Amino acid sequence: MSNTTGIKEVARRAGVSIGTVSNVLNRPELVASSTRQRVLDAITELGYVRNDSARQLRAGHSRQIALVVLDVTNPFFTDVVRGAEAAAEEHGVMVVVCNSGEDAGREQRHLDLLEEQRVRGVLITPVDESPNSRLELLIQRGTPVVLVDRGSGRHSRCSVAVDDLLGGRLAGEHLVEQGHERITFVGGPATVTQVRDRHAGIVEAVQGRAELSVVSTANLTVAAGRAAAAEIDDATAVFCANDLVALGVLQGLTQRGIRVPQDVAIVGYDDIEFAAAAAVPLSSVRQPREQLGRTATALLLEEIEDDGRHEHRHVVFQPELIVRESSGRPRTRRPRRIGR
Amino acid sequence: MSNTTGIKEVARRAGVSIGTVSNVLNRPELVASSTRQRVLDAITELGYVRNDSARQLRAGHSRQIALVVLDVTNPFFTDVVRGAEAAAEEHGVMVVVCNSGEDAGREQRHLDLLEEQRVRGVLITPVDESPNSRLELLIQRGTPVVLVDRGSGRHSRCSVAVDDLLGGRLAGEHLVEQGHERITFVGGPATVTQVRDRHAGIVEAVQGRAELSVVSTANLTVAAGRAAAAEIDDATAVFCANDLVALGVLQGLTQRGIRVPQDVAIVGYDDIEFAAAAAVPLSSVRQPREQLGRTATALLLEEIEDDGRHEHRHVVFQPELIVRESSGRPRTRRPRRIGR
DNA sequence: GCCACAGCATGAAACGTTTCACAATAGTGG
DNA sequence: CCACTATTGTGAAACGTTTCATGCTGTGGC
Repeated sequence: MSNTTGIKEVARRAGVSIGTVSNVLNRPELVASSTRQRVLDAITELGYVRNDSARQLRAGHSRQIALVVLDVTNPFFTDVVRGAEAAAEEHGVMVVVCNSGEDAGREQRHLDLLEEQRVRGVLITPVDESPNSRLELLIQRGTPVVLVDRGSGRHSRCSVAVDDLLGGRLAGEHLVEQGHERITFVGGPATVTQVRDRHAGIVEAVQGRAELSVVSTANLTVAAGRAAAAEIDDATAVFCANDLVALGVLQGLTQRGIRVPQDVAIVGYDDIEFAAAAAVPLSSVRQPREQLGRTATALLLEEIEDDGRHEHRHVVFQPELIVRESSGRPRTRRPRRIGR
Repeated sequence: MSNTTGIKEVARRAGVSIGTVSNVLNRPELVASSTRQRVLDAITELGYVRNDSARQLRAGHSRQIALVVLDVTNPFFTDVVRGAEAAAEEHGVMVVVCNSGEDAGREQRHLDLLEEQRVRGVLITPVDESPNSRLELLIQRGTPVVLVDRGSGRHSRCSVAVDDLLGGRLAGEHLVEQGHERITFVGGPATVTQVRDRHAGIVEAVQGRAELSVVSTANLTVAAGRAAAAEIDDATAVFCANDLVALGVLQGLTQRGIRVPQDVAIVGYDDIEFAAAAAVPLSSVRQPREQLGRTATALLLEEIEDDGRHEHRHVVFQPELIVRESSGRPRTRRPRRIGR
């Protein structure tokens, strides 16, 4: 809190005016090099640090963009964060990450604060997608917003998403091809579009070629999956709305002594890193996670650029099914003692 | 960007002075309730949003604290984030999360920005712990800093850490008790104190009662663990510096046809959620991850409070060994067909 | 010797708050 | 009716920048 040195001190020390110091900082080419050097010296000697509040106040807006994620704890989102950071960095913009934790109240508070801070723009996966008045207000008042992983028919904003219907279909077709006739879909709540779409996708793919049942979960976490595993019954394959859920199901089934994939196949969704790293590597519908973050950021920066007129765009990525052991032909194991 | 309404507009609309509006906002009890209501109405009608830059400029500092993590992608850190957020929320403070991604340059840039923003305080797990001049400067200029998961002998700051020596010892004793005689430690780089301490801990515990070898990794990721698995040789147990590495090793070994725990036992470190969720649930040395974040935040807020005089404290938590299948007695499996 | 002009530097206004000393009004007790 | 206090409201200063119109110098062309 001792930071008491402003541009004014620097100016005095260098024997120049305030305006000159500002010029050294912002348009150094306008300042004679000797003067510039004197100012620069003064700056380091005094340990001067620019005051961003004052800058922003003058500028009318900050130089950051925000990314509001549903759950920092979900590796899917942390990968999105990485993508967004990478893209932002290329433009010299900083990303501040906010975690709503699937709590509408927290989301609201974050948005309040972000608006007070006059962030340049917001990337967000909203907690609920029903007419979200807070978010709507933000947009209406002029803050660029890009929806992440939420297809939006609305034309009032850009969005980046993955075709979840197709994803579900891919999983369904794969399982049917593998000869499964009794499949269970695990996920919830159904209020989440992703869950609905992925389910719809598999329904469409299966089309009478297999029986499809549903085990509904309260959220998309490992714990929920573990709990759901107890209810899985009379199925030879499970399609989970999420890799976290899939990992939970895998664990739950294993604990029941049910072998994966010999007894039951599992297909997850997202293809988070831990899917491949599971001891029974998980088949999963891959979403281009980093790409999602990158593109969303690019769209946002574009909108910020186009200040006035801007054509909102909706980018939809195609998911890709990654088949691994959990749903592939059981591979031959050659157990052997470690060491040669 | 259309946000053109300031306190001034509100004042005009409500027919009061600027000062009164400010009072309504900050000390409503000083304003007669009728006036207050009029102002409040004007605020909602105009969609007025406070300008935080101006506020901060006046106040001299922001109202946020920052948490700079090494790797948002590591579930260990996301849990720390959650803890910090919870503690901060209780105090009405917002946490902004910054990701250094183990890149000193990015860390530096984040700190620069944070200082320009006059953050109230910083929680950080620094990339390198050598005399970090940037961080030192920050502290010296008066920003409270708490080191997270980095024991610091220094008395110039608070710190929160876990006793890694003990953690390593716990793992070592457990493995020796289980009768293992050839143990491999997997982790790196050795420049990271955590890695060194955990290794030192197991060395101490094993003390001639078993052979100890080391497979060194470039970093602490799943990929690194997977690669390391190829080099594990002639061991009956593996102790990994990290759960991510442990998961990688687990996967690598399984792919080589080596069974866990029958052929080789594995113990990880951190006890991230995915450790328990692995199909062979991972034994792991548990760190109180959320607690770490909570306590660090509490310490920071305390220091901010104590503005002038403040006694720096160093909190050290005790880790706890969680034994699961990966290193327990192989449990009996009862394979059976799903469905009854 | 004068003018025009480039190259630098200056000073003041403005950004939107908060704060604080003070003014205005009304109520109270003597 | 006065002196006081309590209760509300006011206006201006200050926070640290950026920006812009303006001022000052010295140089080269005529």
